[in-house]
Amino acid sequence: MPEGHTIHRLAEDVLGRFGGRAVRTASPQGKFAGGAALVDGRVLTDTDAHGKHLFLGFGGAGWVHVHLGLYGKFTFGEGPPPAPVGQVRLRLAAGEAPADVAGEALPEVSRRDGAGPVVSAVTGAVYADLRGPTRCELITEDEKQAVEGRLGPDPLRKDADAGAAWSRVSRSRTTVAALLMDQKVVAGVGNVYRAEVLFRQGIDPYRPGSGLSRDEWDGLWADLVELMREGVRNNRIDTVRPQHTPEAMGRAPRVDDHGGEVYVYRRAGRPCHICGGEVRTAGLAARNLFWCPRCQPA
DNA sequence: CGGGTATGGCAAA
DNA sequence: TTGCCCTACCCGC
Repeated sequence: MPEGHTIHRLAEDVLGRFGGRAVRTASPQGKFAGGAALVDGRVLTDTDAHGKHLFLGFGGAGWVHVHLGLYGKFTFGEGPPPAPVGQVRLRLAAGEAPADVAGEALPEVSRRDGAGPVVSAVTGAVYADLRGPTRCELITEDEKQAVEGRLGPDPLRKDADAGAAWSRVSRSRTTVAALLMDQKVVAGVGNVYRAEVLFRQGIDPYRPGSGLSRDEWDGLWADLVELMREGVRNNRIDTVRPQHTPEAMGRAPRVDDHGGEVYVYRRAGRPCHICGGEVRTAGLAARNLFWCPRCQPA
């Protein structure tokens, strides 16, 4: 589910399936019917991801801006699309262009370097359904830039300026736990990566940003880059080091709907994989924070 | 089947 | 800070 790694993976997967092709778009329940009609039959020329924001580019027609929020989800299918199940906000389906845009020259498909599967390999009918997003809207290039302008650097983007994040963190008395979740400071980190990166770096979540050393911040950032890249690759969040996997430790694997192996997230009251102490939880800004006091001393 | 919870974010108070 | 958005899944009954 949706932290930044999910969004970057979706940008790759949607481009891989639909990039360079005329895409039929629909919003069966009408919640995005206007926007869907405006891009229907156009070629998906590009996708982009910044933090938790996904952008689907339709050449000059603009970008479909998607934010999954807490519940939003894309599901992909092969073959002719079936009747939509439930509230489908946006359906993408490969198919023929409608008559009014069929004669237009196809725009060139731009690709981010090295990202995603090969477009031309896609031959069969495919579709994707989007349910439950907090945001799904058709926007202009300027509006896209405005959205991105409000976001901090994204550890998954090559153009990320980690120094910009540090300049905000180092001047703030807010806790590092809150700063990591602030999308204006760092874009793409959610509750799982926050808890896990602070644990891995041995940093007390309640320390103020201004109390961190540059080395500590650089360590956090580098770890986020590594963890989140792995997240894109696996399409899930795994954060335990090789020596702490269930196999290495002879412990039962984590069993829940998240799948990935983690140190502290949603492990309140259970023993820390490293020190054996009790993992703690507390509310912080309407979210649950998890940490190990012994491994993350004040 | 109902209640609780969730990897998010916004507006209102 | 709270409520709301709105979907899926888990658990207990």
